[in-house]
Amino acid sequence: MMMQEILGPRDKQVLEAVIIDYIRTGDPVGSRTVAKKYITDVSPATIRNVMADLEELNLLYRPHASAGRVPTSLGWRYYIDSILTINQLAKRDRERIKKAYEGSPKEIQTLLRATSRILSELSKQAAVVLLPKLSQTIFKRIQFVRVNQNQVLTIFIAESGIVQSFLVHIDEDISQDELNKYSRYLSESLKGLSLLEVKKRILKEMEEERILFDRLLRKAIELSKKALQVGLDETDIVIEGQTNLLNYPEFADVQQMKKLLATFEEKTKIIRLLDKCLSSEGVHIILGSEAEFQDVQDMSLISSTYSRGGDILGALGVIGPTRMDYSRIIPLVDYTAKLLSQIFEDE
Amino acid sequence: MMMQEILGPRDKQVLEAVIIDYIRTGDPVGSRTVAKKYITDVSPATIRNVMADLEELNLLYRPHASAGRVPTSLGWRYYIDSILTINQLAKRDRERIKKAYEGSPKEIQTLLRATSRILSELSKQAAVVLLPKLSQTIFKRIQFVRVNQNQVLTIFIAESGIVQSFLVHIDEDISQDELNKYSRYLSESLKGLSLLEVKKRILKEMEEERILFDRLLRKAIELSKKALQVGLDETDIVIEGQTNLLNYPEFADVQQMKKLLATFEEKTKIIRLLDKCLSSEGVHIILGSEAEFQDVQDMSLISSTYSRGGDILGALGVIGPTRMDYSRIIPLVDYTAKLLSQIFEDE
DNA sequence: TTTAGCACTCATCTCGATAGAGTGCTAATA
DNA sequence: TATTAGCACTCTATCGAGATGAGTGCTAAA
Repeated sequence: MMMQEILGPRDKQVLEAVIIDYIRTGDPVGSRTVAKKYITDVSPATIRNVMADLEELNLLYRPHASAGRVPTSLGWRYYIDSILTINQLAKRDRERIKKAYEGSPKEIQTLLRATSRILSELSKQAAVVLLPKLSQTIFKRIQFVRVNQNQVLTIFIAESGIVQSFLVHIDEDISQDELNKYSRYLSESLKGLSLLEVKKRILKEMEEERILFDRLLRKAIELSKKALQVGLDETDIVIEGQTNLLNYPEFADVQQMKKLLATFEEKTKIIRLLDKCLSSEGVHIILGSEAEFQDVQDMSLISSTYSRGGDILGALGVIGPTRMDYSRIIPLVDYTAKLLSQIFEDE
Repeated sequence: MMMQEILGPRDKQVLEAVIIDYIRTGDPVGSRTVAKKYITDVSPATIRNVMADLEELNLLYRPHASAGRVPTSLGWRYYIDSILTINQLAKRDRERIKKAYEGSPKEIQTLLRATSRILSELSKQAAVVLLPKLSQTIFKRIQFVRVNQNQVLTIFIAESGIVQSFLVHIDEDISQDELNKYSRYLSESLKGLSLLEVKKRILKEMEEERILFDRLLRKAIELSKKALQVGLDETDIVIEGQTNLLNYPEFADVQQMKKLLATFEEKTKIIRLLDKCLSSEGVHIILGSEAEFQDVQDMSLISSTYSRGGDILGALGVIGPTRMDYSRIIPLVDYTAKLLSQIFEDE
């Protein structure tokens, strides 16, 4: 972006002042306010001139003629990329996050739920955590447990310790002993592959060598094929603290509120959004006004990834109004993601 | 209640008319409306007299002097108990419910989720489904699956086909073969007991015969004790369609809306409410104004139980504004509960 | 017992006036 | 040349007065 060269230090100061005040109040901010609270050594008139420039650059705009200025999405983007300095997360917050993890057991589901809870609590906004994609996890072991004559519980255990289970229907009764044999065979022959590869392998084997198979193999493979059908596609997501958002005056309007909640109810959109974040490490910021989820205007997503041994497992983040305190939320998301990764590493 | 004797047929007619119109519109209903739309053979003045009587009996009240009448909680109760005639659920609805179950597999979690979905969809309100209490389920089999050196997945399988699993942490590494032995031993010796009894038994055995135990038994019992600690207390509940309620004008006020959502977020209250319903079969109706969950005024709960072989497994219901169409919702809840029970029976 | 008529109450809607916040422009100033 | 003071202007939000209308209770007549 060229913009850096164009804006002088005063322009930056004013833009920052407008944004900071707007974050605090949510109201358009006028020249008087800026001159009084942020840049006391010049008069409102001077500020006005600067503001007029910023408006021309499409960094600020006015809702109506006699209102103050509000940042545009370009304004937000510029602020985030070129003005905002990110401090370390406050020690108090760091310790609260650590504490949140201490009590809970190291099961993935519980861990991620704890994450979303602490994120939404500290950010006072909605937290989202994307669970590791099943299809990408590395297969370690499979276990079949007979429930009754036509139901078998299938458990996948991943290298990373992630456990996922599904109930599978079968037509023919199979004893637990036999199931154990299947488990052992499959676990050994498929170890180390990703679930996606596992699925491919199974399909291939079934096609090609159909005749050669003994009964045991055929059964085992059929069973795990069924299990994979059930569980592989769905990406899971945990969302918490939506109601935090209702405290923001921008959603005070009932219509807005309904839209907002409807968006959260339809999780696929948010999943798609977070999916993008999965492609690279580090903190991503997506402004609602810029892209994707425009149904709910003036929402933004701050997200990062958590990983284990260099492999990205999933993503986590905070969704809130575009006017949120980035200087607090960015370190929060960043720190949480890193801590969570570390916990996985330690296992 | 004495009330039946006191009210004449015209009183009943008027009360019913007021309630029906109020259900439709949500606005206080005046004498003119009743005379025009429901009881056309008398004049508004007559209706007014009757209404005045009903107001004296505390069955109706006026929000303010020049508004129409609105039913009181006593009025609702009287209407539900003594006036309302419950028809069979419309054939169309019955078929839609049946269809909703057809596709899905017969796993309990999925089944109950499908239930809440179809309930909230047809009622256009919030649906709640209380999952069977773990402590009351009859133990059938236990299975341990080694995840890694300090995690074991424990799976309880109940007589009813309900499957529940938890991750348990252990200090000492145990091989899968050994775990299988434990599973077999415990499954055989504890079969047929309720989980609560299982827990008691385990505690007792550990206390009394500590010295006699061989290593295998001790381990097994320790493990299942740990598993029971994790999973036994939490009662699970599925709530769906809260946002349906936001369409009702009574919650158009932002304050009300927040309260409503906060109530749903804190699930324990709703669990306690449904717990009551578990004590006896059949449809229960709890008016918010009468009791318990007064935080959100003018909400009501219509619930029933689902069971298998005479044992009540759990409860399901619909939460909506008190002003809801009971003549539709009651058969809906009733039918769904019976159908769900039947599905469990068939297994 | 029912009804018509009437006076009365009260919430809600409309409309205009007013206040206030904020701007842009111009001319004066450093 | 950059800054500032002053001023006219625009637009929104708010408040109160008055009109509207729905609904009632009461009284007297049918």
